[in-house]
Amino acid sequence: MISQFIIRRLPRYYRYLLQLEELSVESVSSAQFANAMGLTASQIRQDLNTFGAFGRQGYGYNVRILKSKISELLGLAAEKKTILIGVGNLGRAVIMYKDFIHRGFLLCGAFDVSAEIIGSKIGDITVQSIENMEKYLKETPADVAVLCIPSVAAKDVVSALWKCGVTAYWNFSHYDVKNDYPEAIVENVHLNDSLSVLSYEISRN
Amino acid sequence: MISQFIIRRLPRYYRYLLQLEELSVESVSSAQFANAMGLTASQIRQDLNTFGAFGRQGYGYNVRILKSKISELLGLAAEKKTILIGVGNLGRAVIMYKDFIHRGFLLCGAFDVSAEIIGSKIGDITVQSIENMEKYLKETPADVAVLCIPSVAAKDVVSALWKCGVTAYWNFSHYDVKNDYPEAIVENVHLNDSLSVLSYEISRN
DNA sequence: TAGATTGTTAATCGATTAACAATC
DNA sequence: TAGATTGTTAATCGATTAACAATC
Repeated sequence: MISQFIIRRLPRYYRYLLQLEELSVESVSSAQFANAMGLTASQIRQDLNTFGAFGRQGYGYNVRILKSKISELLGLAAEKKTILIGVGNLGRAVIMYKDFIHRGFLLCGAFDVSAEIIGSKIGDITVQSIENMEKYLKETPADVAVLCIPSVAAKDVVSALWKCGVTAYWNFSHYDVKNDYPEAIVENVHLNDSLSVLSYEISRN
Repeated sequence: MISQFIIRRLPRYYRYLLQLEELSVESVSSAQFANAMGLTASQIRQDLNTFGAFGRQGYGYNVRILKSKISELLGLAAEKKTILIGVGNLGRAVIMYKDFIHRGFLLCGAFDVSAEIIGSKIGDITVQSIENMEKYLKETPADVAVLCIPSVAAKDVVSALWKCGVTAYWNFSHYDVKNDYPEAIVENVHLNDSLSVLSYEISRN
């Protein structure tokens, strides 16, 4: 079992390698890498060696190869069929979020309860009634659901999604999916908590 | 210097206490608390004791008191004058984000480069031209800037903001503010990285 | 007073850093 | 071959957990 600390550093490594590739840099040493990330060279080497020996002594790491290794580790190339629930301001923002597809998430549908929103088009996506959701998923199964709904609504929505075989969640609500479905794959984005930490740092000055 | 690990747990503690308060729960033991958070009672007690002895033997922690202590620690009551740069889909979502104010962030202005957006009203906020920004900040200083702009634009924008005395940033871009301004207070929200971690967890199955 | 539960010290565990032999 | 830099083992540091005396 690989430590969460390592996993959470990989996306940053990946982004750095994307940058280097754009600058046509061929190789990078753990020292350079560490410097850019604000970490130690030791840590970079330890982190990478958790997954294999991707470097070469006296040369460093080949940018293109390392990038593709990390991409593979993160499973970014795999297509993940995704639906979104809750087309409020945040939901709309996520639908329009371009980098989505660069991480392999293919947005197939969006659902809402509000009659005013149902039927409207956001980018390529036409918003459907949430009442269609179960029927829709029976015909076109999805891997991931993005939850852009209030916590109170989330419990019932996830219950329906879970029954339809949706096991992974990108959760912007405060509903604790793992608590009710310990098997679920959940990545929480708690903007509130992030703001609170910022508030703490500000008040400390 | 208090560990980042502890700080990042406090907002969750705070949310839990809000919930308990709504349910009119008077007190909570570290065991109950730990159970709800998926942590150990030891850790709850250690975390809280970093800041003071808020509990009482044989009773536990008073919900109302502990909540207000944590709120104070996080500086949530302090008013933080905030502006937002970049009124795209994400920027709009953040402007409409209601919990903002519950963490003490008072949104005073929003700025964009696009002529189509300038002058339009999002909620209570009228979008201004980014060319007005420096003049605006001279008249009405701000503490915090929310960066909802592409990384390429961020460097120049932050340079201008920093000159105007804005030292804290809620950063949705991939521009590394700390690298250029080590003194800056920065909280990054990297949605990309969050998605990548989700992708990893999915592909691991 | 007895029971419950904290505050706090000590023990453990795991993450990070240092060191260096291996090797390109 | 000499220099650079990895892969990997050992040492350190800090976070978490366990234990228990203090006390409400």
